Amino acid sequence: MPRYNPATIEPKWQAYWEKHQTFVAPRMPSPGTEKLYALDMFPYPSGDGLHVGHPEGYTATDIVCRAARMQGKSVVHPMGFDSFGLPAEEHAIKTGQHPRIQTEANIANFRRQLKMLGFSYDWSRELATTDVGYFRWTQWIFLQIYDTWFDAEQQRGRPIAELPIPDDVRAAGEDAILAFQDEHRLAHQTEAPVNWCPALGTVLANEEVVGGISERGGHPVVRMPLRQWMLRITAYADRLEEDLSGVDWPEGIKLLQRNWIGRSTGAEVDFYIGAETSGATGSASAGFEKWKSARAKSGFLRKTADDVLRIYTTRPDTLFGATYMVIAPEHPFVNRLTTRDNANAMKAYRDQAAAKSDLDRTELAKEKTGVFTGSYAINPVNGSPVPIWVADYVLISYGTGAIMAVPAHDERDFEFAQQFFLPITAVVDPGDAVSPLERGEVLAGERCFVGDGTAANSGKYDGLCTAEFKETITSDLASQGFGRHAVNYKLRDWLFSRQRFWGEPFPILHELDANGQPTGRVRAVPEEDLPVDLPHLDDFKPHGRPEPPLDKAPDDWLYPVIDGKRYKRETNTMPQWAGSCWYYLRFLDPRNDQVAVDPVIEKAWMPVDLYVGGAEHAVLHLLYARFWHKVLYDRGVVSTPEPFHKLVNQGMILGENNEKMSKSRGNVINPDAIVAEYGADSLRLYEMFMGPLEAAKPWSMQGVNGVHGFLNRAWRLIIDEHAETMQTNAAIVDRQPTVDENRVLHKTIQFVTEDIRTLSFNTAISRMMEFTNFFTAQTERPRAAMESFLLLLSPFAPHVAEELWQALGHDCSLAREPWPESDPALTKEQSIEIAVQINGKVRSKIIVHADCDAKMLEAAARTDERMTELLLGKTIVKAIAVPGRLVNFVVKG
RNA sequence: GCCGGAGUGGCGGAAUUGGCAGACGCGCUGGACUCAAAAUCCAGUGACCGCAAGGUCGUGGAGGUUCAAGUCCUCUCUCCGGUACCA
Repeated sequence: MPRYNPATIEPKWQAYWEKHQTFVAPRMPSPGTEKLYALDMFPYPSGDGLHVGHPEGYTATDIVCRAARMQGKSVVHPMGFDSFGLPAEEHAIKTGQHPRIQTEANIANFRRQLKMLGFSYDWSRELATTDVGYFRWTQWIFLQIYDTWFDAEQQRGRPIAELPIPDDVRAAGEDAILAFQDEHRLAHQTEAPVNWCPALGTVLANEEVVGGISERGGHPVVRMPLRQWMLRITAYADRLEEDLSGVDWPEGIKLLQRNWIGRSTGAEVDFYIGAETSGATGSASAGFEKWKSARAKSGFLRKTADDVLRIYTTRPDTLFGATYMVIAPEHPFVNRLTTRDNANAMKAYRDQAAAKSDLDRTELAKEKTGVFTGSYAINPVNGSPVPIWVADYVLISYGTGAIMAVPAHDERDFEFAQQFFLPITAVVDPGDAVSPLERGEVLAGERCFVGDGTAANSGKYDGLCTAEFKETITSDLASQGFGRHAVNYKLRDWLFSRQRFWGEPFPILHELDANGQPTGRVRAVPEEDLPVDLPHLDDFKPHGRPEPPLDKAPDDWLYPVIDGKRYKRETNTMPQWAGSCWYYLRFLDPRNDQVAVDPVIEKAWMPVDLYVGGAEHAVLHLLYARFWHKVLYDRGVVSTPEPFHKLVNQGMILGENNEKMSKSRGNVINPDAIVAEYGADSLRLYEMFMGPLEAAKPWSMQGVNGVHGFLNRAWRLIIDEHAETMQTNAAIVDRQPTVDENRVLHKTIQFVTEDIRTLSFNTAISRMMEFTNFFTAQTERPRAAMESFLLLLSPFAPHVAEELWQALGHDCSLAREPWPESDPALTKEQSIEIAVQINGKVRSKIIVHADCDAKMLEAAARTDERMTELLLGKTIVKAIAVPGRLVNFVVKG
């Protein structure tokens, strides 16, 4: 009995496609064709296998690709694996087995599942970030970044060899030059805190630390500085922000990225604190006068000096309202500014702050805390002394790590001032922006006002509006050498090293002296020596020191000798983000062992035309990848300033009860089980039918059953289920479609084509259901109409479409059949039904010719039997006739 | 708190961007087929009033603009996602 049986036809067609290499993409787009690069965010191959969320985006791009091939486009549609990651390393620590073994087993499982779903990937391009042949080029790109400095004037990255060396540096000798260059590289080293857990003998990621103790085992964790690699993504902040305007991304995601970059403009201002030895205010006023005249000559200093506290503010117009200052607990001036009586309290406070993670510092700190240093700074605009406090609501990592506090016009400062009874001086008059009562409170320092207004208590500036004041005072400060216009970003430089084994090794060598100590000189591994593979380890257990696990690599790996010099390899590894920053480029030329990607191929296929993935990567992955891409663009490796032209975020698939799917809730749907019961076509179709791609939507088993029923109906439309052998339904006839049949067919073609273009797959499927409903009711179904329908169905449910296509007598795949074209002449209705309203309420319907104009429409409505009845004795005030839509009579009486 | 997104039948969701609200699917009800069930097919299915013809209400809530509002404006409530003292 030839019933619809996905379990037999799906493997059959998957084997067919593989054997005939149906979906292998050309090396270059075929001449004269449009190119389409459709990309899925490649998965991390976890041990749990594919989640139902994965096939959602994957099916969407697959539909687009399959349709595009039939429309004659050159399509590249690859898949791979983002396979570095912590779980494999943890498994390795537990079992002693190399993480590669588990990683490859997981990849094999993912590959099986992906193939089971019938995606039209070009599997010959498959790659994994853990492939040595791949990360060789990840390392190569790192070296490009390492070899680049950012020319702020030209706003672009340039080779380090082109970095101008100032004369004083040049005079200081070669080491000074090298140090100067290293300081300017986009990849540079710094000391940054890590979460060191002595009990586990390893460094933990932020997610692994909860409330100061390790998530695993519950051991204490301390934050300690360690040498790390940073990537200067902040140098590209402006370009990363500006270039968002040119890409076709959801506005929400663009906004998310803009906020993440968080550009703000304001001023840096120096507050005089006196030379280190002179201490607090006593003799300071004399020093202040001296300093003022010195600054008048020198102007604002490029780098901050020891005799001033440099602050950043977005509100230089509130300078007269600064009643205290705050520096971060980690600020280098804390000790020198703390007077003896405050020393104990200060030490306790700093220790406490150091023990807190960034998270604790914000989330738990409902109440503001801080300690007075005992010292004062002098406000450059009026010479008055301002007390300096230390408080952890000021972050060392933003701006200068120091602020002037203006409690009258900043919520946080206001809160702090109330807590510690500090004076509050209003310097912005809100005017009528608030109620008169509130205005009085603001001016009395009893209420905080952060908006714009008019300057008050600000000397000669009184009366200026906020915007004017900002501008005026910033230039005044600049001319006196007290301040300058400044820009800041929330975006931080990218901490690029991890203390892990299972990641890309850095292609960096540290020079050693005769005693085996690092000289501080660093060199890149020569390009021809790439890749730097991971070394053999006997086991993966932590060695108990904060240094990365690679520190216990064998000497022949760890200590290479080049030109007679002994080096120690960099033992940090790259974070998981690294591999996903450029995989879209490698997919275009995955086996090239001469270059990362052939520039001719790159130019032909880039940018990615459609990039689909989860919104969880809306910020970091996309920002990091864009950053790398821009560096590669500046260095001439790629030809486009942006990698991803159109971006779509698929919505989350929730459990049946509208909650997140999770193991602990026990509501996880396994794609293997769905395929076993209903087949891959039903899974694909259901995930597309659930609702709009971008929306979050709950899973429904009955819904899966529903689309499965549709595929069954489509099957019976064409196949005689009751026959002994596979044969077409007797209703299939070889004749021209009638006008009605053609109208249904061509409307279906029109809507499905348009819906695929706009990624409205749910409505496309509805249209195909309407088609089957119509033809199921027909006892004659023209073969040509059925064939067109199968072509429309094939991107969504490719296996069953192929099988039915074959049943209709075709002996090869429909994957390259021309996409059906809708003929507008055939979609036209002869006559249409028009609603006739009285005062906006439908009172009758009339049948008119389809291209009846407004006048004729109104006339037809007036003469309608029911209308004449209803309009009797009423006055028509106005008649509105909209051709093709409705007629509305506005009546009185 | 701030920033996004969304609220439409019993459920998932459609609605030429201002023009007949509820396409399509699920579920439900009735019928056909069957000894029976499943499957399948046919019909119905927003609520309320009515024997019916027909009418009234109806897109989270309250106002407004308009001949006409799910769609535009103002206020407001709820849910989801992101973010967290960025000076």
